[in-house]
Amino acid sequence: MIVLRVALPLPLRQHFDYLLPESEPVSPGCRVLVPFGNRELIGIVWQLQPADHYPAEQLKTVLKVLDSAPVLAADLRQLLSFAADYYHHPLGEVLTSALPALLREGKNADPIRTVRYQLTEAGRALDEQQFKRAPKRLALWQLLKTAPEQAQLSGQFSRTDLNYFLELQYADAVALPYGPYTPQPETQKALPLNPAQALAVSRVTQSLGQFASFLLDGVTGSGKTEVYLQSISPVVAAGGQVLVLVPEIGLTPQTLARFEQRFGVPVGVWHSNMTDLERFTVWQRCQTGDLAILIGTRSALFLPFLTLQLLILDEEHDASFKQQDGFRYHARDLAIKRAALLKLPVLMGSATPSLESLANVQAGRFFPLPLPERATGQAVPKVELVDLKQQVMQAGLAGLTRQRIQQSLDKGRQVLLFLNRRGFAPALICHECGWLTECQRCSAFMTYHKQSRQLVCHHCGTIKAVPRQCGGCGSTQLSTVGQGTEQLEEQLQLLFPNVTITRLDRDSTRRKGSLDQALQQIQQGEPQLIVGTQMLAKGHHFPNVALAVIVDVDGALYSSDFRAPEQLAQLLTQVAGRSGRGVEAGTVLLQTHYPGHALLQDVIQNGYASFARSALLERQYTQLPPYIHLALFRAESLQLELCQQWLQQLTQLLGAFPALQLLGPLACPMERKAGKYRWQLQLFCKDRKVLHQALAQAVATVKDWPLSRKLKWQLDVDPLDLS
DNA sequence: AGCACGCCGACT
DNA sequence: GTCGGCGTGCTC
Repeated sequence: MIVLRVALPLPLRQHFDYLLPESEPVSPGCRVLVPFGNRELIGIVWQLQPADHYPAEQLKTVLKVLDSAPVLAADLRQLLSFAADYYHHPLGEVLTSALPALLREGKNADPIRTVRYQLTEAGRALDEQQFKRAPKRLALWQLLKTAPEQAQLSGQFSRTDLNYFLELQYADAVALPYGPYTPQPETQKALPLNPAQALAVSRVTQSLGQFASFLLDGVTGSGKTEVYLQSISPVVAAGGQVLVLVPEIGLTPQTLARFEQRFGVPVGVWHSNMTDLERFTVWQRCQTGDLAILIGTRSALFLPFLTLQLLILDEEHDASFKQQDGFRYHARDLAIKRAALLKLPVLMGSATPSLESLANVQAGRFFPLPLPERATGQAVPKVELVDLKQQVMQAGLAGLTRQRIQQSLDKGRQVLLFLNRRGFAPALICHECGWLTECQRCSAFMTYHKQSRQLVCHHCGTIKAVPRQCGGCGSTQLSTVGQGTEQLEEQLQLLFPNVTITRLDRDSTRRKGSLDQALQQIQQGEPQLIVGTQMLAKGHHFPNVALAVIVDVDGALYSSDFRAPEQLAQLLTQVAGRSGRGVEAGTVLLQTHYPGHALLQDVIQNGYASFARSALLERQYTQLPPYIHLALFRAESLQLELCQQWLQQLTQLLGAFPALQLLGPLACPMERKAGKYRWQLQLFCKDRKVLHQALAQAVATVKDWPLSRKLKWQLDVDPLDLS
């Protein structure tokens, strides 16, 4: 009998050992079904014959070996094991987060035979004339003729068209196993590169086959995408695989189409809206080498690849690369680790690099690849401040702003209005007594949504009917406070009655396909106003936008979060990049009550790079990340005292590490969320090793405290926001 | 996490 | 008299 150490999908920081009959071969990374208490679990074989295992006579026996080959190959196991240590998260949960749901549930992982289609003799003998009035059939026929390996039933053509060929025996269904894709000659000409782009491409491609980290630092329109494409080119020409990580809302159908058209090799996507079966199929196509390029969000980092040779991370500064619950990993940092383990280059790009990455450049860990110019040679957008003090406001806009909007519309251009607050108004207030619509379960106000006639808490999801009377004094004089996108849209329509207004936020794009529809309408270029939140600032190309307005920058100017200035500077620069991509230079208007604010002045006059330099110096003086390492423990409970008591005990425990600076226990910026109190303890340390020793010991101790079961606690290593 | 065991309060 | 509340312990 062999002893196996098995990682189980449990939030427990311990391993479990099992017996395996010698007759059943198994290797690390395979799934096994094991008895656990009075239930059965699917676990991952982590180690054969561990040196110190549980008393042999108390070991149970594996019920079933589910795989003949590992579902987690050695390179991924190494990455995940590193991640579990670094983020101090239970290994079993880390491993399961890297497997598609169907494999977690025990589905057979053997490469399924996939049905593809090919033309018969008769089918090949057809000619174009035949399809004169059937362009879709023609397209399918041509696809079957030239690239049958792409002709799977995807969105590209309909089942009916395919059936036409099958029924007349012009085509056969062939069962083929997935396997490495066939490299294709590039179908589109590469664009000519400017010297900076050319240097970037050659640096990256010369590093293929070895570990190197590159920071591609270029303003919007400087041609980052072309650098990505030309760096990918030699890899897919030689049959290698490329992983492209993008932020959550940066993955558009256009991105996918661009890659597919350029290389003519199989490109897959990976994001949170896919079904379990879609994900499983992509997982297999990656593993077997069937996909050449995979474009995906955060968790695509854990996909298995046969011959991964290049890793690209676009918009590396984007916060959506950090998982915000459960296993709180940062995909950028783990991407670098994966590249190091596999000895391949990682190319990170951004117009507004994170201060972390810039510090890594300073320290010589990242190689900088600056792209100084706009590749198209067009002018850099002009950024102007609009002083709101003593202005007559309409629709939340100053006179000058309204005037500029009208001018742009008159010229037949589009105007983008950015307001990072959805709903009609962030609260309702009683005119008589000042009572506000507070959420009963959160330390937050409930947002008034006019269209749906609801009060919605954006933090816990509580929905209430809009009250007719004040909850304090019974007055019916309720009015709105502040402005959200819904209100901005309504008021703009009054100011500009004949203009189309498109609103892009979570509410207006909730229905499937409505986002694409709105984007398409914008692409057509008709003059219009585009109102939106976050999603406006990221990734989309709006060729006819000449003016962008940031309706309210003041909220971010005096935030207590030390990262707020960085995020604001990134937002300003990103929004600026959305305007004036066409023929003429665009303009960005920032509405503020503090036009003299140093941060605004610096970003506007000297650009993001200059801001970043001074922000880094400030972080150095004030001893904040990236010059010091940060971790935080958070405690959540219905009872405030439990949170405080638990964190107090933790503070005492961590007192044994004099190199740590502790801040807290203190209330989280949002002290109550969904009915629970939330408190935290922040840990700062110059020496990452010491910090991790302390974290490891704290976690090991805390897990046995009786108090720990009475509340929810979590550890966030390298937290991005302290909320 | 999930599940069993166990010991106290209000009900068919 | 039971049903079920959730505190506590355990899972190789």
